Amino acid sequence: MIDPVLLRSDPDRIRASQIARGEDPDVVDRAIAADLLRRTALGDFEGLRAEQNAHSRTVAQAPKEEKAALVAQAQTLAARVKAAQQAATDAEAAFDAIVSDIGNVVIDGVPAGGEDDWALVREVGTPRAFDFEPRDHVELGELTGAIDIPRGTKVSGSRFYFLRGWGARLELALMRLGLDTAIEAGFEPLITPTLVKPEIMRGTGFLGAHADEIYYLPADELYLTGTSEVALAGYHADEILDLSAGPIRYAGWSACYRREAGAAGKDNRGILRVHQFHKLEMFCYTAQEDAEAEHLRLLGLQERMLQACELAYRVIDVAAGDLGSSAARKYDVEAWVPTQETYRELTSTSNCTTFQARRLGIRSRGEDGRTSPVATLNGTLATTRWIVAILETHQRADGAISVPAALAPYLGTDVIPVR
RNA sequence: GGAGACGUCGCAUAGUCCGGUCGAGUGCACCACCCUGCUAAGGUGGAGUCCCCUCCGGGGGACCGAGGGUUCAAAUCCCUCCGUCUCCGCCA
Repeated sequence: MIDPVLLRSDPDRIRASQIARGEDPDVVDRAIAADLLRRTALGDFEGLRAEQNAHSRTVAQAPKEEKAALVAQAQTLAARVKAAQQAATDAEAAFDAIVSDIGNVVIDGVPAGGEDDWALVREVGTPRAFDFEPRDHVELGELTGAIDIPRGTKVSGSRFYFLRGWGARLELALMRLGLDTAIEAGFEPLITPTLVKPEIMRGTGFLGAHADEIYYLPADELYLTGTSEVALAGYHADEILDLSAGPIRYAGWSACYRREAGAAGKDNRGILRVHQFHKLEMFCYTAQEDAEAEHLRLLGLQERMLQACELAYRVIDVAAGDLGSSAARKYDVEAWVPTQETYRELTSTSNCTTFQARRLGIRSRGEDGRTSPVATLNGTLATTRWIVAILETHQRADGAISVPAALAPYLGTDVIPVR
């Protein structure tokens, strides 16, 4: 949720943000009108309620013989209060509905436009040149016995897979490398629930336009999370945090579930786009003024991981229209995937400023003793998808895989052999 | 799965049977000041969260697990849900 005060103090900023996102700027005017209506209705109700409370005290103290008359008066007043309360509740709901349509206010400098309008921040490393025809990760996964897609499909359907042998160990090695990187950087490990309640899912902003991406278990009214970000954001819901010692940082480790409903026919081959995978996710709660510095810090940790895996990559500043409703800025780190001859997203880091925290009721106390919403940030440190780039980048002519030096101790081998 | 008890202001509790004087008492912890040469003890006062209005002095509203209902009036009565605990049963 955006800051409702901003509607009155600086509506132009919200309009500009909406335009950058390619969304309707007029929603701002509708929100302002609804806000006015809401406050008027609230004022009416509260005035009447004050009257009723005062009258109620009179009734309570009145001698018996006067009570009947006073109660009769109170009855008509009660009816008016009830009507006014209903009007206020309705106006509040109308306001909420409109405001919840407004995406987070984009940070200055974020490129305007849609999916293809990202800005390049930097390219690091050189895509590997091959003196043989490189195999794709599906083929390499078969040769090494690391990935078993046919059986994944047999057991669970399309976009499912088994990681097996060195494949399973590679995923764990990646996660362990990521975890140690995170711990060293001051993150506390957290293994999170992957089923969450509707209010938590809604609070993180995932039940908006892309709600059809999420698995839902109606029998239990629970959602399967597509990222541990959901549980990590919900972890401190309705709490007042002490950030006096600096940001609170977690590294969440969980399975992630995605329906990929909008991706029919896209990335069908291999494990690039799957319904279930594992992810190590960084999540930070910071004071509002520290958020942008923290964001760059998360990006730096992600790049360190890519470098440790000896992958060529680029960093992009994702355009406003491709941010999702909660993010005010998002950087993707994309690794070169040789057989696709392009960069593919391996990590993503978002600064959600106070947008999530407002919905989830997460605040901190400032030096003046007042509470204000915190900023939340998240960023990937490792996922199953990295296996794609690692296998393809470090393959040998025979199909074996040279293991990057940083990963080898975790994996327990320098080479993943052909089976 | 069955039976029962409970959920109150940071923590612990009173209030609920018999609705109004209860947004709510007490203890501990907390903050400020006073006092005691230090410490301990004592005294006085303060303190929650959210929202609305403001001539920025303040005024008003909401919140007793959540949501409904009854009533002029609900922490208190009724219903639903959630959670915790105890006992029994069943299963990993």
